[in-house]
Amino acid sequence: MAAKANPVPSVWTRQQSAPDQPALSRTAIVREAVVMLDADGIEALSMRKLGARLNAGATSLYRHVATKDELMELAVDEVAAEITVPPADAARGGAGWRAAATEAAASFRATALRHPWLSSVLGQAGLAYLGPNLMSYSERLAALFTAAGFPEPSRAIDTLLSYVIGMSTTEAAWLTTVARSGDTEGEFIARLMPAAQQAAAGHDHLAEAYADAAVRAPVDPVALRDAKFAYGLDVVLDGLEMRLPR
Amino acid sequence: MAAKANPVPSVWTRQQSAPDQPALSRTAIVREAVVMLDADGIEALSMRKLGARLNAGATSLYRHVATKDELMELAVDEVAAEITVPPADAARGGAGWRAAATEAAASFRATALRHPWLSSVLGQAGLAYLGPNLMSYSERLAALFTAAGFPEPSRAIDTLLSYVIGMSTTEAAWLTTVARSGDTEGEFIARLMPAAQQAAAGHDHLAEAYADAAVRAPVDPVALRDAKFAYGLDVVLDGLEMRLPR
DNA sequence: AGAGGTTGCGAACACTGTGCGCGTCTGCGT
DNA sequence: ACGCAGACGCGCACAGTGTTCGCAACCTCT
Repeated sequence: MAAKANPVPSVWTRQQSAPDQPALSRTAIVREAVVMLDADGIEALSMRKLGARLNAGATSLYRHVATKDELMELAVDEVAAEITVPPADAARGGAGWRAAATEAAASFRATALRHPWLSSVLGQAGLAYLGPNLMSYSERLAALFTAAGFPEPSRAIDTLLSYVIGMSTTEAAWLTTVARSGDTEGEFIARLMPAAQQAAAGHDHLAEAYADAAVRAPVDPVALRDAKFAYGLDVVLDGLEMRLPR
Repeated sequence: MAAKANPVPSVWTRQQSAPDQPALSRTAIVREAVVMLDADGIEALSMRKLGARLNAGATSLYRHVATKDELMELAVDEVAAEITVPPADAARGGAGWRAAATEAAASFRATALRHPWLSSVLGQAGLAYLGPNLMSYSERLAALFTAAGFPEPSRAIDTLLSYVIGMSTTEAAWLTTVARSGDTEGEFIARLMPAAQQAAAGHDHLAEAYADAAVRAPVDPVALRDAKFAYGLDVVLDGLEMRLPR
């Protein structure tokens, strides 16, 4: 409103505050950091590059963010908002909790694969983040498993999350390696196979497993990974179901 | 090297052999790198510091190791040798496989907690390492689960390993955070609790969980973590047992 | 209009991983 | 016993990193 006041005689000399960018704000910084992380991986993110991307100097970012580690915390909490958890009501029936848990797990995995750097950060800093989105995520999980009837919901959650984190981390790291190679997943497997089989020489079970993978994996690696995740998830859910009082 | 120790280059001051260090070898470098990683964490390891620790210049290391990433691969394989797996015979009976799997899982966890940087590296690079020790580890796992009678041993292994990796990673990251704070685990929890409870305000289930933790955790955090790991492991093993043909 | 606080930025510091070229040392073939 | 090729260690240098500091420009309120 006060911006309408024109201290300069000519309209043309008056730049409308910031014509290109909506200034430099904490949320804008975090959002752009996530974009860069998604695009080029975790080691490609530097404060200078991030600043440049925002038409700003590197050190300007420190007005809104204390340190790079804090920026990473914020980025983690930012993408944590994407993880969905079905409402607790879905679990109250008795059979519904399994579908709900499956859906929650799938959402976590999808998010972790969409932002492969997430696993790296979690591996280094853990889950002690306390960001609002992560908190509300934990809360919804707790509500779901409490409604399902688990006497110790946090135990069940820890178990499920450990499996999902472990699988997603491994998968994300794999996909990062593949992406960095420039090949498609099938090509990369084909190119890696000789080395793997040679390294497995003398290890009978491994050699057999690799021989299996050599013929099955190039067909549809994505479906294979999906199936692997679903298998382990069912195992965990079966085990949890046994703990559910009937 | 002899010239460096002598302030005056002269025939008379020259020492003809270097009795202090057993030269600079790949294995010595890797071994010392592991020591440094264990002591000060992953971000404290630099080529210069490592070189200094070995009475050598930083760039000398590159005669034995192509790059720092390769050094990390070697370090991972080095500590992978510490993970034990019971012999496959232990599983052949029928009931023995469970105890064997539990033992293998415990050994993995113990190694991951002894070398907390391991999880960080795995989170960034995955398991596509192909080092001899990791290969033989996989082989022994495959032998164990094949002997146990699993029709698809790799599926069972992936499931179990995902859980173990996820839990160990989270735990290692937590312990790293604690260690960096300088407090004991109990003190750290006590110091973190107010912030956690405030962040949990409005989240009923979380608040309750934290209230529980506030009274239970300071007693014996180690035993609590052990129990948590054992609980989830039993869940996974129960689920796997259902897949075992009888 | 002046004061006070907020924001952006350039320069600088202490580091990092790593390529290059040079000197030295070692072991082998004669 | 000699000479030489290759391995080895190292100082220098380069490009880049996160972060601090002091200064200038701006916005808002009195």
